[in-house]
Amino acid sequence: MVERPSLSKGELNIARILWEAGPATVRAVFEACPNNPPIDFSTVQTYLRRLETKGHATSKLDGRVRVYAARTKPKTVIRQTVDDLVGCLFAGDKMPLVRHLIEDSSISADDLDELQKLVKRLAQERKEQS
Amino acid sequence: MVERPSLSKGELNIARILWEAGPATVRAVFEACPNNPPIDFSTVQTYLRRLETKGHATSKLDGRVRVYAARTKPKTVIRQTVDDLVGCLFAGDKMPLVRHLIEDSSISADDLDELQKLVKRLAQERKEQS
DNA sequence: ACACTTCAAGTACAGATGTACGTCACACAG
DNA sequence: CTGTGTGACGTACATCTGTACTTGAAGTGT
Repeated sequence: MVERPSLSKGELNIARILWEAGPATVRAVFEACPNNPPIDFSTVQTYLRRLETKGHATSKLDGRVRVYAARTKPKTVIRQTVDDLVGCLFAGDKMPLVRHLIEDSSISADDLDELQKLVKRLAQERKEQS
Repeated sequence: MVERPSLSKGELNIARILWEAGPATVRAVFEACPNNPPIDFSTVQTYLRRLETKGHATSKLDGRVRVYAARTKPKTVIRQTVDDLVGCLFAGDKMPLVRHLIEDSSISADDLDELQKLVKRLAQERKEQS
């Protein structure tokens, strides 16, 4: 369980793209960036370098290009980041965030549907387990 | 709809305390801070000042002490902050966060129960509305 | 009236972050 | 073999953040 420094917004964006893409060159990540707002190639490069510095990615030169690969799993980083936010915003209690997401933020009918199934399934599993 | 700069983690913590406490002096906010890790009185002061600079709080001198009051509603800030995070972490799609919260992050039986009711109620409301 | 406490207000300052430029090496088109 | 594009790598730099000290005024106990 190595403690890794947490990621900033910009870094998270790049990390996410890297997770989605799998091992990728700077260019590949750069191309996968939405150009809204436009971002510079070398900015992406910097972010990837910092991700590596922070232990969240590795890289190796493949011929002339450097290929980056994620080193931490999305789940881990997501958990840490979300916990962090929940800490700041709700003093650590997750339920308010859940409520916000399904009540205040407009949720589509489909998503609500899926959610209902998910909750039902979880409740079922709980029952069986006890 | 004034665009206000988003808040950092430290600022969010203080903002939350200010929301909970209602108009409060620096000292009141300071006392309401968990002392883990310990934080300095003047650090709280600085955060409050920054909150005001960013337009999220107002203050006035009441005799010799300055009283701060939130100027933005929790809901607004929460929405913005969460949207922001969802943007970075899930490219704007909220459902993965919801799933994370109820699947990957351990949710208590009680909360699951409450959630189930909430979802049911929402689904019901939807039906009636259409 | 003097020491002590409490604040406001200004200032400080290192580290993180967002964003990018410059330089140099290599590779391919002509 | 020379110009043009691409990339690595180092560097830059303003701003934001976290954290706090300092100074000076104002109030309080004795």
